[in-house]
Amino acid sequence: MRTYAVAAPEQIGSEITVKGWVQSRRDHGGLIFIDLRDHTGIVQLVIRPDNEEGFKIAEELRDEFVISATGQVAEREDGLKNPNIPTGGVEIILNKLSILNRAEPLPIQLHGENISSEEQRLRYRFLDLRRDKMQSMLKKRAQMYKVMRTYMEEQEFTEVTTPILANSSPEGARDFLIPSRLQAGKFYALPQAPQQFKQLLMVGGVPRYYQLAACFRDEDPRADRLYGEFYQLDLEMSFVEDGEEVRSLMDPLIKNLVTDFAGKKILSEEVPRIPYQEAMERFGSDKPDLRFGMELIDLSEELSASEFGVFKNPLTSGGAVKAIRVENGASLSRSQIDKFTDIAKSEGAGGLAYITYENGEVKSPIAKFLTESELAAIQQKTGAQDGDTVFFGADTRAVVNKVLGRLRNEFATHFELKDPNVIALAWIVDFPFYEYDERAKKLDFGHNPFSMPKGGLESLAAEDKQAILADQYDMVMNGYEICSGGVRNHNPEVLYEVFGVLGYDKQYVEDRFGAMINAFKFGAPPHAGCAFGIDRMLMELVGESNVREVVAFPKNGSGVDLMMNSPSVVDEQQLDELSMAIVTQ
RNA sequence: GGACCGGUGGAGCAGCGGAGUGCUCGUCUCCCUGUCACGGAGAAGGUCGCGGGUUCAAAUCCCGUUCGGUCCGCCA
Repeated sequence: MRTYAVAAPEQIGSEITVKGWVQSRRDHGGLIFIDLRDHTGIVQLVIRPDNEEGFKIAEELRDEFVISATGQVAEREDGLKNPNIPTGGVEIILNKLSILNRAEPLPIQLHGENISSEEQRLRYRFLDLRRDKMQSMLKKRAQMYKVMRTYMEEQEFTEVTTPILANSSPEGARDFLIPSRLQAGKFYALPQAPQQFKQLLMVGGVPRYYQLAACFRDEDPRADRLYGEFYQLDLEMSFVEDGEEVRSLMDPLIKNLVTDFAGKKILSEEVPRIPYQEAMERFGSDKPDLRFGMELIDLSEELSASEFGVFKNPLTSGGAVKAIRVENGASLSRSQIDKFTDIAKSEGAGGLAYITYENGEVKSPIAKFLTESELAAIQQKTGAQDGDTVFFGADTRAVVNKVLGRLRNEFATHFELKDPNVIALAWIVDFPFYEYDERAKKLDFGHNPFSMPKGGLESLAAEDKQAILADQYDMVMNGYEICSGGVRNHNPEVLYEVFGVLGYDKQYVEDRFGAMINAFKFGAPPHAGCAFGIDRMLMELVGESNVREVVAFPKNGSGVDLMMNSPSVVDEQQLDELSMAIVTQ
């Protein structure tokens, strides 16, 4: 019978068999120690020369050989115990040792400090996964699935699996296309999300649906965004007309994941609801990190009469001047401020004006352009103290918010205000239904055209289309968007009008969303839902800064699986069957 | 599609115009009966990503290219 490493101390005096990998071998000439590792831990094996056959085998062992070892569990003598490992009080004196499989010298180092590059680790992921950290990540992920499933079942949600071979959707991200063999010339698409299916489930009479759903998007990745495929906790509830019902139902699960599952401190038990507009004004972002303050302060009124061109020009053309107070900002060096200036410029600012308060003096390149009363108003409204620096943004309101929002994050990182043991949650609500697309110079959907405009059909008649709100909400965790949802538009009439505002006719809507519109004609209940990004949430909960660290087999930044060498070329014959040919440019 | 950073024995890093490319880990041979990142003696292993240029001289500077990473665009 096989025994696990972790169980060895309980087996003192008896003969046991352990199987696993050689973590290290220490050959003393007349005595060999082997650290054997299995999924439960490490245990020390001892083999002496009087066991001639076993000793010979032990001399052959190398790192990561797979072995089976049988012997007596013995308590170590005082002074020989190793307090650094759980089984350090015992060792197994071997009677029998056999090699189950050999291992070549490793292409990556599994233990110790020299962790290989991510490229090597992905190429040899099957080795990388043997590391403790990766093992516990896999377990953690499985645990998280269990917590989520348990909660959803308790709340009487039914898990339904929706198709992976789905349809291309014209809105949103780039699709992965699958050529059809039986329907030559036509394509399936992998679902970007089960959005339409879950809404059809509502029409199908499922009161509450959920799924740990695979989603596919062919968009360029980031550190917090996987290439190709990712998982969502996807859910939808029928007979819900107010998004608050969804939000308050999901709060306990997410809070539980933060505290019980991840063992972190939650910033506030009450998860704040922040309207989009307010989030943009206070934090310069629709996904604010609430672990720190440094809110944006509007000085447009105080500086409305300023003759300083940098402030005057935006203010006279409808823009804004806002500021951010950085405590202890006086400690920033000139070159550090230059770095922040570059960041501000990269977000569209012309420069970065600032005032530093130090030793009772005002030190600033711009102070000479401001009046006494303006300076006083700035200090008064920002609450700046000695040692602080106030940074300014002056431009259109949108640019100011974007620039200062980015800087707020950068300052928090610089001054180490992002406590890794704290998780701050928030719901951002009331997204604008339509937004003006500066580049296309036209009105477009802000988020999702299938959510319900707040106020229904009448609201769409509003003069100012940009003031129309969507019943749509995102959950934010420490500055990451981890959930997006909304009350859906289940009314064909309203749906036509939502597109009509942008100049699309009935035919356009029916051509693209015919299946859903058709279903909605036959008694669709009002419904609402949302979807949580599992990978990103797990990343933040375990304190990783790269989402690939919480996935077993991720693709790299170029969409390549370095281990499996996918994507790859296919046979001519396979292409023929699909009525396809590769045309090289 | 764009910007920036990186590629040096099997792995991780140093060297950044001039002597023999150096260190740690690993590998191989030998020694060692209480180690636990064992120790000791020795050895092998490098087109310095690739191509071109500048120079008396290039791992080092320049240009191009490729691969990897971060960010912007993109991600309803």
